[in-house]
Formats: sequence, structure tokens, C-alpha cells
Amino acid sequence: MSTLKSSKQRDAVLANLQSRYDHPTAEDVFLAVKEVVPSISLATVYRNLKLLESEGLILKIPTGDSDRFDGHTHGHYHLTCLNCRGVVDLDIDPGVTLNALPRDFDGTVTSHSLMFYGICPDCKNSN
Amino acid sequence: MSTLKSSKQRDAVLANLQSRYDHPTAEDVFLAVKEVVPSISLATVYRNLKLLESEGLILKIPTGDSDRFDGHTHGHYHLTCLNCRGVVDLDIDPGVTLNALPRDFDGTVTSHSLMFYGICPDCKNSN
DNA sequence: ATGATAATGATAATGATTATCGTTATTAAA
DNA sequence: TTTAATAACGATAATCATTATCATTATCAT
Repeated sequence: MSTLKSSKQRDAVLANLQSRYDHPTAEDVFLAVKEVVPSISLATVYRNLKLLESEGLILKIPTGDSDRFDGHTHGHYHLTCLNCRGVVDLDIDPGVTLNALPRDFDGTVTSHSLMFYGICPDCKNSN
Repeated sequence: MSTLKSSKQRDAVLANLQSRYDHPTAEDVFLAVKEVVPSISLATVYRNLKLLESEGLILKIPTGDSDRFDGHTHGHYHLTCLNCRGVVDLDIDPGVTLNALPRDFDGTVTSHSLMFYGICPDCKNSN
């Protein structure tokens, strides 16, 4: 197996995701982190996004086009805006949904993701 | 604007999706429909999947890797198996989740998709 | 029948993500 | 603290799913 070594690039990627509340693409993260670590490569961003996700430190949100990432892993839900394709948080208690899981389901559920589709407040209120 | 013309290719794609209860990729649909319309092209499958989705006749399910499609559009939920990457249906009442939508949300929700991640019964019970 | 155009099949192009590879940085042990 | 092992890097090529192009064919209203 491989032992994890620290790197300022990985720290910067994680710090960036944890400091923001939008749901950036890998490219978005790359552009932001480049301000802090100018030499960083896009490949390194992808590498670390994947690694951080497998460590459970961040969330990957598949949307139908580019994947988006979320540095806040406490259970919460998202809305994908059909207009701007952005992803916004929704203030919903995660427990409500999990209670609906069928009791006789013969599988294992480790996590879940509830995605709403519609129009986000910004798009709705900008003519 | 463009007026829709019928085609046996599109009919066959829709019929295939409505007749099956797995959640095939575009490639899966292509292989199945080729048995009925041998001349069909993969591009035509993608074209019609997109068209049928925009018509609301089928569902696209983004999973993190290849998109999957569902010919049954009544509200229901899915589990993505972290082992085989397959998607299976879950028997959950869609109303339960929708009731949890925050009343003060200043946007518009037109649909939603709840995805559970875990291990499907087949993978759990094999070997 | 015919003209307009939507749909097709084949394939090239795109775009997001992953793999490769030579170099650099981190870490544990000498 | 050097050193040896190897994880991580930056740059870029490769991959893979999906979309666009384009010449041809099928559909349909007239």
C-alpha cells in the first residue's frame, strides 16, 4: 500500500474547498488555488480532488455536465439550476429522507445525495 | 422552430427503455436497439436519448461516470452500487422527500433525484 | 408527386478526466 | 543530517463519453 505524504498543493485544494460555499468545478478550484500556489497544475488539482474524495474529506457532485465539488461533507442537499447550471445548497434536514429508506432493502447504504432540479433564486429574480 | 418527425430509430430507443427495468448507458441501449434496427448508429442513439429526455419521456441519471437512462419517469429513487457501479431502483414514496422542501425557498423546483450510494443486493450476496 | 426539412449513419471534433513520465519533495531510518 | 525510498509534482499525451458536422435519406404537408 502507499503511505500518504503531505503537500502544499493538496492542503491548498482542501483549504479552498472548505473556505467557499459555492460548488466549483475542478477548473474553478484550479483557478482559485493558482492564486496561492501559482505553479500548481490542473492535473494535480484533479489528482487531489479524487484523493480527497476517496478520503471522505470532500464531496463530488455529478450534475450531468462537469462534476462539482463540495468541501462541506455534513449531510445536506443541492439544487441544480436548469438555467445557469449552478448548484446551490438547500436547508433541509437529512434525517427526513433517510427515514424513508425501505426497511427490507437487502443492500448497504453508505451515503446519499438528493438533487433538486429547477431555477435558483438568482436566476428567478434576474429578469 | 422545428417540427418533430417520427423515425423508427427513435421509436425503438424509447420502446427499449420502456421495456427494461435496469438503467442502461447509451452504449447499452445502442447494443440492444441494434438487434431491432441493425443499421442504427451510436450517434443516433445519443441524439434521441437527448431529445427524449428534453421531451420528458425518459430520465437521465448522472452517476459520476457514464450517464444512465430510465424509461420510467414516475418519481422514484435509485441506488448507485459502489462495487459494480450499477443503478437499481428503490421502493420509496417520492412524497416523503418533497414534503421536506423548505417553505421559504425562493426558487422553483421542477423535479428531483435522490441517489443512494452503497452496495446493491446482488453484489452483497455474491461470493 | 414534390419540395422542404427533420433524421440518419459515419465519422471528426470536443471537452472533461485520467495516465504517463521524468523530476522534485517528503519522510523515515542510518 | 545525509541518504534512500517513494509519494507528489508539472507538463502533456491519451482516453473516453458525448456532441457536432455533413452528405444522404426519410417523412410529411401541400
